[in-house]
Amino acid sequence: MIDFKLDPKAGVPFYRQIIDQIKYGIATGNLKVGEQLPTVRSLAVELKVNLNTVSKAYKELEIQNILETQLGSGTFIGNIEVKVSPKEKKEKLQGICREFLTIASSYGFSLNDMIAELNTMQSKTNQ
Amino acid sequence: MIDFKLDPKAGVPFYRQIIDQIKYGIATGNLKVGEQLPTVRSLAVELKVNLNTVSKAYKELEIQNILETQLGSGTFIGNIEVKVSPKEKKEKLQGICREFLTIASSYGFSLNDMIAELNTMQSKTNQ
DNA sequence: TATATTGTAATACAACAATATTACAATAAA
DNA sequence: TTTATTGTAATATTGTTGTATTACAATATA
Repeated sequence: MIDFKLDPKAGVPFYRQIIDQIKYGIATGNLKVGEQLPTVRSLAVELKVNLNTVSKAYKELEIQNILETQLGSGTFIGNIEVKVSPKEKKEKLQGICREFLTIASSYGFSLNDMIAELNTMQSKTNQ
Repeated sequence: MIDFKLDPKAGVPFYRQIIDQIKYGIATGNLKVGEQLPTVRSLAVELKVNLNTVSKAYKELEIQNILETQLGSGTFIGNIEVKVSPKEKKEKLQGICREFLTIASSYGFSLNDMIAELNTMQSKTNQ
């Protein structure tokens, strides 16, 4: 299972963010074949969006055979290889980090500040 | 000056992409206070979008005091002052870092991935 | 001064995004 | 069997995004 998170500041439509996170979840192995996803209603509540928005994301992924839905039971990860190219991955990470830097910079923080803080966070997780 | 590029596949509105690139340019130092931006019409031609789209981006940045416009001459990078009390600084940086770690995690990226990318970004700014 | 350039405003239009609401059919569970 | 849960469908509504077009006022330039 993955922790869904919507970023309202990203400018990316919500249903697109949901689609991307599921795709990346499968590609990175955090979501496995046959695994059940949250129900459209529960995820809608969790993310505080309309159920149509979640439904739209699931539906589009079903068309791509990435998800399989069983009416009455739920939505599951399909048996298909989802490959996110290294280039795509890199661009996604870049996009997140650029937004990160832009915001941090607007508060007067530098790249060094950010790296230092993340290193601190990391050393604490290793305890 | 920046090399503006629009990615139609990104799902991010064009005017948002323009805004993001200007903000990022300022954050990295590629755009400096007082520097003139392309005219609304020239950038619209370059990016193959309507002049209203560029105008919307510039207008929004002017509202945020990031740009200054002079009718008849052009649009320029404004002199933005950051005000965050030193007291709140540490907490602010932590909050920003936590939020972006959560976002990165939702796409399967780790703390190490982020640190690596930020280090890459830093090495490029030193060139 | 006359002309071109600049940002801006206003209107109309089409497509998309997100919500709200209601309802239905298939499945699971009591 | 009855009830609840599941995904789905349909409709309406609001706001956003992007284009197209015309026009205007301030500034710069010839």
